Amino acid sequence: MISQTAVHSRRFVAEGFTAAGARGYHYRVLAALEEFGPASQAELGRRCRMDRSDIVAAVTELEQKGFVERSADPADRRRNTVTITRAGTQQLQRLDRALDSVQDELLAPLSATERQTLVALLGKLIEHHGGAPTS
Amino acid sequence: MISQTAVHSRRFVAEGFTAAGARGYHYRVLAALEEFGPASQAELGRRCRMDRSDIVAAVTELEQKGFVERSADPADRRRNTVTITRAGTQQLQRLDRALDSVQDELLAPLSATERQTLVALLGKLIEHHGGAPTS
DNA sequence: GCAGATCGTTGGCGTCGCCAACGGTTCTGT
DNA sequence: ACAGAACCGTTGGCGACGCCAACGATCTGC
Repeated sequence: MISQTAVHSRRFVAEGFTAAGARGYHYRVLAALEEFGPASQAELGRRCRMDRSDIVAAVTELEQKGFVERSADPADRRRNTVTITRAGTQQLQRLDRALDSVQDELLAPLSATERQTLVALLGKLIEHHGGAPTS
Repeated sequence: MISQTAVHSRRFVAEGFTAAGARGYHYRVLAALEEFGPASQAELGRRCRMDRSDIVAAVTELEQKGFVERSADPADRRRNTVTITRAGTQQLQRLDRALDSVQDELLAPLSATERQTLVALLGKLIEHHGGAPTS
């Protein structure tokens, strides 16, 4: 059952994140900013498949930690342009490293080719169900 | 990323459950009761990998719906013996059917052999990380 | 008999995902 | 030009899930 592995995966990932003082939402926002550049909050919501209200909370927290900057968009006064800072990039790298080690731990019992197969299969599932290509 | 598929899986499963008027906790408890027979709540918690406090809530709800019965254990007055009822077994069958169709939908893009491979790989992961063999 | 473990229960915390409503802004059709 | 639709950020709320702390009652080992 996929749900079963999901549980373990979740647990491991959560561990890695909390160890780095962050949450899944933070990582997603930072990763989206790094990959696609500055964006409005609504745009971030679409990229991260997150609700607008959750984006507000995440961006606020990231802003308080200095990982992100909010600035009014002069071209459209409805929007806030969110930009990742230098510190934000560094934090993202930390989280990426944490995720890597977590992934190693999770996939420990699998050989390299098995991992490849698994990733391919899961990729197929995600793509078929309209998944966004996030890391 | 496993987390990605986890999200979709979760969503699908949740859909199927709420459509049947149940939650994941309910299913797990019913399945454990059907598979291993009546048990105390603490025992259920171990089987389902759930917290005792969550077992309390789940059993209470299942009891209100008539899917389960609480009875004092005469041999140990601390324990409540939880027993699945006829209606509970039927409900479990409904949930199983719902899960099956959900799984079909989720695994739609995969061939039969691919599904087999995926299940095998995930099984390896679960087993390695001390997973309990649930369904 | 007494200390420690176990059981059910209550209450709380945090993450994740979602929805409704608002006031402000921009875009659209006419 | 102007009304209505659509969009944006924000606030507040809800439910599912996972976990922890504490309590009183009960059972166990020594």
